[in-house]
Amino acid sequence: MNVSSKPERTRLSAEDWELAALHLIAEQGVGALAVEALARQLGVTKGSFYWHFRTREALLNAALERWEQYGEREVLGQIEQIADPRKRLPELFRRVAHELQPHRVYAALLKALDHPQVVPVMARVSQRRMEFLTTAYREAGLPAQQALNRARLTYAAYVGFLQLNFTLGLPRINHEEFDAYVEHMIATLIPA
Amino acid sequence: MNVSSKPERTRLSAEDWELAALHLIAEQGVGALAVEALARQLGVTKGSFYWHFRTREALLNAALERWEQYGEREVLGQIEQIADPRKRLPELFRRVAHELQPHRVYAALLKALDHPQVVPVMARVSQRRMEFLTTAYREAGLPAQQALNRARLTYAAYVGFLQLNFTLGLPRINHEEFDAYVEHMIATLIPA
DNA sequence: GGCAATCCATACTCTTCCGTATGGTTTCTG
DNA sequence: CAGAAACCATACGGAAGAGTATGGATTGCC
Repeated sequence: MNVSSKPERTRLSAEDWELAALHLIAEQGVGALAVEALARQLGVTKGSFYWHFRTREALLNAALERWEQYGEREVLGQIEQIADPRKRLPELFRRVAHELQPHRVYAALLKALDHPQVVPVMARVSQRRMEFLTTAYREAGLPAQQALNRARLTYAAYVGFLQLNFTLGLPRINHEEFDAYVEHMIATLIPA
Repeated sequence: MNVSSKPERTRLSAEDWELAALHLIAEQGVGALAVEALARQLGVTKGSFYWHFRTREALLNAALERWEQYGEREVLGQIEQIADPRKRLPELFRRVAHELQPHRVYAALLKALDHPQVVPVMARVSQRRMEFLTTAYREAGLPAQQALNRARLTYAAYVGFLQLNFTLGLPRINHEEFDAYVEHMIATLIPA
């Protein structure tokens, strides 16, 4: 039995630290990102950390950049391959709704918008996603101005939902009820 | 010239500390709530604080309770006096949109959902507001299930908007554009 | 196998912040 | 006006966490 459940790599790389940092952020938020805590969790001491990174901020920045670039090809990459623009938005909604796992980091970062390091990252990511939504709404038939506002509304609903049902544990909505909610969203937000 | 701009009250009460705490939370978040910092800001030292409160947690709890009860009579109290149920929702949207000042504490608390003390408060407040929205939608003509989902969607959009345009500084939407967005929300979310 | 680069442990320092102890000062009250 | 209660300052102790210094261990490479 080992302390952590990791398969006991004898030596660590910078990537290992970054991934562990993202994992910890998803679980306990950016505020909980302490180097000694991370080191314990990885089965080493601070001595290791300060070889790979110059400071704690450096680790956070590296982890954020890694997360940003991963999300770029993964989250948006898939969806862009749905040919029919009319099918694209409902499909997007349903997919996002049913894999809330990758959104944990995003939810954690939403709560860390006071840390100056995360603001630019979140600004870029949110901006790109909103632009994606905007063009999707235009392709679905909305005029430019309406498409933009609908994208704002949609993305705000997404962000708010993360906060309310993910972080906060609001009246724990169950599975069927949740599906009904998603379909209600689709019916309300996507033009027929 | 004084250190802070406060009118130099010679002695302080518990209420003074609670109000100062809320102010600080609105400005810099819950994490910045430190007793020595607050004391400096009030022109006294820790000695004063620990006469009024047993601990830092006690201050936070007191401040949260004060905020919760204030919001209860202020935010919801006014709106309930709008007679026509059909006019009520659009009016609510427009009012909320144009006094974002009282929402700063709420936005700050959204980012503090990892602190166990704020979770129950936010759960209660959000729950009450959602119930209010749900009955408003029913009075506007929606059947029960749809009213509930529409309330969820609306409130999520509200919360998300706070995060995106308040905390994060997303493409600084200007005044006219913002009004157009609010009207778009009304047209999209409120049944004709 | 031995040398150099890489990786890590140990043992510090420094800062920040919570909380306590204790005595002083102001204000209220009889 | 005197004593008590309310309020505050100063000076500690202690925990937590960032960063540094330095030497030991491990690995790749010739």
